[in-house]
Amino acid sequence: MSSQVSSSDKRSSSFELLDPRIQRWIWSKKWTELREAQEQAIPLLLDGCKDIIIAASTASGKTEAAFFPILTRLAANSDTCSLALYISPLKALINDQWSRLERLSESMEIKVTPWHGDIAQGKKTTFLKSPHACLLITPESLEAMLIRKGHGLESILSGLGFIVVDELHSFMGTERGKQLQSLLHRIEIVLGRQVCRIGLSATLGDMAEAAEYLRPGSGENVVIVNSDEGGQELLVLVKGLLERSRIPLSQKGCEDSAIQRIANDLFKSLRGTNNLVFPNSREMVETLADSLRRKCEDLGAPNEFWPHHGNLSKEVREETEAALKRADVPATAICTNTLELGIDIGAVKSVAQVHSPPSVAGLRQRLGRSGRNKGDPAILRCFCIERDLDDNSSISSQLREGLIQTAAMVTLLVEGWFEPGLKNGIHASTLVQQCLSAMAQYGGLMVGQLWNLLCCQGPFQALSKDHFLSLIHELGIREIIFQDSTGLLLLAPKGERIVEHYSFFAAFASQEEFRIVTSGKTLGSIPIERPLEPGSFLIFAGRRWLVQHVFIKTRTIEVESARAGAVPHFDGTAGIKVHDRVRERMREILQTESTIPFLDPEGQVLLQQARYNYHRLELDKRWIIEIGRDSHLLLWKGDWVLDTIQLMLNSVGCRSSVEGISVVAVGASTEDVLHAIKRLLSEPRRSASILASSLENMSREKWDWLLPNDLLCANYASLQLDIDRAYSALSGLPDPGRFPKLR
DNA sequence: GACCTGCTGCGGGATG
Repeated sequence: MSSQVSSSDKRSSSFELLDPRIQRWIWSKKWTELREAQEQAIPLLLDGCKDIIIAASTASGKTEAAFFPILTRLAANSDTCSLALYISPLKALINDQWSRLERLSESMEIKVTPWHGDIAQGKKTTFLKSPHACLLITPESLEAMLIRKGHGLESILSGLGFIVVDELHSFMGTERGKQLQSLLHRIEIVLGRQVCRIGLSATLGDMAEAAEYLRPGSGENVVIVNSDEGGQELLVLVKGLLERSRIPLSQKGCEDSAIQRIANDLFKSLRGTNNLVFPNSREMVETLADSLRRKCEDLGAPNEFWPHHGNLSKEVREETEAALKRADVPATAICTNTLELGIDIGAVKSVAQVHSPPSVAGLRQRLGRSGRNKGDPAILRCFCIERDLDDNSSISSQLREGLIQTAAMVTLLVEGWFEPGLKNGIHASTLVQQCLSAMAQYGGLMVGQLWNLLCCQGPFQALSKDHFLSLIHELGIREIIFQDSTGLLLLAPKGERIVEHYSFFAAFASQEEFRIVTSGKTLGSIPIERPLEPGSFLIFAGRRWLVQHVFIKTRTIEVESARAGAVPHFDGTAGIKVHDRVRERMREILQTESTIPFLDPEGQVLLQQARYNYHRLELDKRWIIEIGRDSHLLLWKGDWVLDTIQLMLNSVGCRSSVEGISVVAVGASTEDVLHAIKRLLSEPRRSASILASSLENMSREKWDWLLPNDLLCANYASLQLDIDRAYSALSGLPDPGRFPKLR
């Protein structure tokens, strides 16, 4: 267990411990007291080298809790504490924090230097000349520094006293998060000592897990500063919308009218205030932004609705952010999770969620943007579209999956539960990057040195030595690296070209895209797989356009204003997986008669239907239903378990697929499925790697194409499957033999 | 039906 700081000594003299110039700054702000997280963190960080996680709600002063004591220590300027690194997942966040810290540190003769791809070379050079400062940097720029500065690194970072990781949750379990762990480890190896690590976040599901992420192998020594100060009142309304159209000529047309009802509702309830609307896709952002803007135009009123997503250019996004920050006119952003993290957008009155939230943690993060003024409640409106039922409706539709999932997530949110981070996979793709990067940093390494640096004592401990050696062998065969006569591993010309290109620094893959341009201004980009013909219409950045020219060579599409338009398709990638706990809660909601007070009348009707169908299908007693020629397994488990069970059934010849909340065994009777499960449980346990090897599209991440096949399978299994829970789910199932067929 | 993030060094030309 991690140690917890007692908050009993609230009258501590943390303030007195700070540098007098920081005290004056606090007075000038007219703050009457320090926030709870600050009171607790200040003495810990002034005291010495302890790793700390500061977990506190949004807008509760986490950044200051870290930087008041850090700046105090830097002002004392000792040999091993003259530099602090602040690592952020977003450039926009670095820019925000820079302007905040700049004002604070101005009087202290401590430079605050932002360092990312948009920062001029000159600023970086100035920092390198005298690295007594706070350096605000992205993981990618830090990667570049390790590669480019190589042996000079030790002198640049010799005074490093603190590493602050902001939005810690956003790194955990991801490619980028594994890269960051590796970078921190490599820095400590260069310095020959540990550096105090500080993680900041508002939505950590599991503190012990976050501690273990921050300091792998010694999570139990990380001090947790967990402040629940600022818990705000929450007002929730979940609206159910029944799509009444009985002529489903096109599924899209069906969806449109429910979306129009949502647009009408949003227009009425959000106009005149600042809000965020989260539909779950960029396409839906464009659809709603276009529809809401036109409603404003129809009234002859100024537009209040602005789009924001990852394919829009920086300029267009900044327009939206500026509209939100303006005090004189109201603005609502229709956005994806680009506005989920803490970019400064001022106070927002309410948050709307269209369709189920991606996760409870994501919903919490989104809601954290609302009610930021003291005393204001956070307001959440959710919109769930459900279809009319007929004889062909899926079990997911009959059980109103979207509405029930949203209700389940809201109840978990209220209880303060979030999903824990993703499980700790092998991350072999990121290991490829780190191997090549380390060879570039040191000029060359012996196999044993590389193994020790990254795997044996490093962040890739989930990898076996056999897999590591097979990877090195594979990289050799592909002429990415070679071994010289002394045994030293070196980059081959092909490997050097990879490492020298700037696209190497990011651990995650990205696709090529067409830029969309109008009168010299870049609006954003769309995937290259779907170039548009001249003369076609487009809805983009919330407006309507006619395509004028397509320049293949420069990958540019020129557009001009138009009256018609169609929303482009953006290629989605991996779906978001639902956690076990959410599915369990969904079942509890369906099984009981407890009231769900935050559902509107239409939602209540849909809930009654779902509960009726749950009992009609006898799902309180049975976990398998034969419908037509197929069998449906309802196990109330998360997607990792369902995906694994699907592969397990396939492996014994019982062809199946995951459809919403059920695993469907196609063309199989209950007896067939029972037989398959019996066989799975009686035979030696299958390994997740072997199960994965039946898949053809395992390549997901940036460097997967360089992995030997056995490692690719093991890697996929470690990230996407959960064999232990799948086996325990199957072995705990009661014998369904006594239930008759339903139809 | 399905999100997001990030990126060096150098050379050429304009400007002060």
